[in-house]
Amino acid sequence: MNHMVSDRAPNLDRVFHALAHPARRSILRRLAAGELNLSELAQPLRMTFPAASKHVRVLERARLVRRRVSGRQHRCRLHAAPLQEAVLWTEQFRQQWEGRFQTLDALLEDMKSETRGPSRRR
Amino acid sequence: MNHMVSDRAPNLDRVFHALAHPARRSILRRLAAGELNLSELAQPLRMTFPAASKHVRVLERARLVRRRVSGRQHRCRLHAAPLQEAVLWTEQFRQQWEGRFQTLDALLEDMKSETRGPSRRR
DNA sequence: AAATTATTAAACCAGGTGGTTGACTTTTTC
DNA sequence: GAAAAAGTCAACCACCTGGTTTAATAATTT
Repeated sequence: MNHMVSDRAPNLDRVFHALAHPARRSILRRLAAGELNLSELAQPLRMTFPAASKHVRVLERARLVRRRVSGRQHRCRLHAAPLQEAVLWTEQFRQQWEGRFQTLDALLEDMKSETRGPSRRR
Repeated sequence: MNHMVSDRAPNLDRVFHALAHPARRSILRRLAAGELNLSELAQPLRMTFPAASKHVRVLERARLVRRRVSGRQHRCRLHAAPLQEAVLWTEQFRQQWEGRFQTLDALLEDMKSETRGPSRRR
C-alpha cells in the first residue's frame, strides 16, 4: 500500500492517451452500460467503420477494453482496472498540490507563534 | 451542479493528452511543489532544452501551466483547475460503471422479492 | 451456392508528436 | 562592452494519429 505511482509508466501513458479522444470516451461510456460488438460501437460515431475499429484497438492497447470473438461478431467488454492507476496518479498529484498549501499554512502558523514568542514545538 | 461532462470536450482532450507523457507528468509533479522556470524544469529531463520547452507548451495549451516572463526567465506556475474536469469525467464514468452493478443488484433483489411474493415498491 | 453481414488489412493522406541541431534575441553579469 | 545565461525559432527527422478508400476474409442467412 501507499505505493508511489511513477511518472515513468507506459501503462499510464496508454490509458491517458486512450482517454484523450472524444470517440474513445464515447465508446467507454457506452461499454459501461454493457457488452457491445464493433458495429454497435461504430454506428453512432460519425466516422467510417475502420476508423472506429482503430479507436477500439487503442482502447485495447490501454487494456481498457477486451474483445471476445463470437462467430463473426467481436463482442467488446469494458475492463476498468487500468483506469484505477490513472485515478491514483491524479489523486497523488492532488494531495501533493494541496499539501503545498498545508505547509504554507504551517509556516504562517509558525510565524504567528514567533510573534508571540519562541516556538516550543520540536 | 451535476452538470454532465460531455464526451465532446476539447479541453478534456488537451488535458488527457497532456497527462499522457512521462516528461509532462514529471513537470506537473515538480510544479506542484512550487514555481519553477524553464531551465529548472528542463534540467532533470533527459532531453534537450527545446524539447522540454515544447512539453511545457503542451501543458500551457491544456491550461495546466501558466508562464510569467520575468526578465530573461520564464517562471512557470501550475494551474490545477482544468484537471478537475478530467477528474469529473472519470468520476462520472466510475459511477456509471458501478451503477451497472447496482441495477444488477436491484434486479437480483427484485427476483428474490418475486419468490416471496409481488414487490410493493413503486 | 449465393448474398449478406461483421470485421480485418493495406495503402494512402494530412497533420501532429517527440526529438534533434544550429542560429538568433534578450537580459544579466563581469 | 564582452561573455554567459535563458529562451525562442526554424528546419529537419522518424514515427504516430486519425481519417479515408478499396479489397479481402470469415461466418451467417437465405
